[in-house]
Amino acid sequence: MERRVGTVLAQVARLMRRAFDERAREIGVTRPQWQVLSVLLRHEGIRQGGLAELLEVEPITAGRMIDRMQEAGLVERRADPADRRAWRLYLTGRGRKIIDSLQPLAVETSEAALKGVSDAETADMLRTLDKILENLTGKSAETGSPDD
Amino acid sequence: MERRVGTVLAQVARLMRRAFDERAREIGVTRPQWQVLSVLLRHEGIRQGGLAELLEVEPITAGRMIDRMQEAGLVERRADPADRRAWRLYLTGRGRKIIDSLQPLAVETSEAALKGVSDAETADMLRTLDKILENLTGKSAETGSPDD
DNA sequence: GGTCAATACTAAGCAGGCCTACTAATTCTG
DNA sequence: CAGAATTAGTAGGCCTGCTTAGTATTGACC
Repeated sequence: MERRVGTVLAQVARLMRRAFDERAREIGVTRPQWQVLSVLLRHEGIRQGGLAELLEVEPITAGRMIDRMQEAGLVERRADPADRRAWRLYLTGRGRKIIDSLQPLAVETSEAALKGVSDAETADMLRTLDKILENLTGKSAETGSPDD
Repeated sequence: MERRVGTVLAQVARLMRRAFDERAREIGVTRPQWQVLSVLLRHEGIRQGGLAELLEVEPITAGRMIDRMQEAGLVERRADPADRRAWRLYLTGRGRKIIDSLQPLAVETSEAALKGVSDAETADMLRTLDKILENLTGKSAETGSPDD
């Protein structure tokens, strides 16, 4: 019975990613890439390690993603003037434009997924998920932040 | 704001998978592989397409997974006597043994993730997730089934 | 100031998702 | 029965995630 949580969570997450990617395919951006763009929008000049931390992924994962997104002209790596090991990340004009066109798709995907689910239920679920997130990361989830 | 759902869901799902895999690493089985073993335990002789459908995954994904699991000696492909295009899937003795050792790890992972979350909250969340699942798949989730 | 640990990132290689395109077999239809 | 459409599975190729190594730089400490 305990298993249900992880299984269902994984399933729902995968299907939502699929639903989003389906809509965003012609734009040529995936869900995780859109996540990166969103973070960059609010944290331009962040380093790869910082990005990885915000996304809760390993640095190498973020690095590879940046490789592809740089190649696609969505983001830009600039040398950190103060630390020659590090890169600072910036959106390109193209990246900035694309992010705007993705927002409605995200809303659309969410709405389709949450059809028939009340705001209260959604809020309850998010509250529970945040608790789980805290358990898994050790950090406290910034539920109140209008930023994330 | 609508974005939060997909984002948080993806994050939690990934972190739970990571937590499980961490524990199961020495056994050499991943979370999705354990999922396959579980399905096979209850549906021995199923065909790859059926497995894919139960897992809500594309046939090619299931096929590749079976490739690796067959190589690892966890499952077995037998020709379908009635349809020469198809494979029937069976657990090996090794697969059957391993599934037993994974159960406690799954429970452990769930308990760690759900620390401080009440049964009622968990149940509410699952109910909401099932609704979302219905929206995403078109099917109705068999909430009552003790099987899945 | 020199060594040594920590930090930022990369390389290689694997698993699990996907899409598109293909083969082989089955089934439907005329 | 012949031919077409459907079905079962595979091949190639991409993205996202990971682990386990590595490199280069920085920083701390003697």
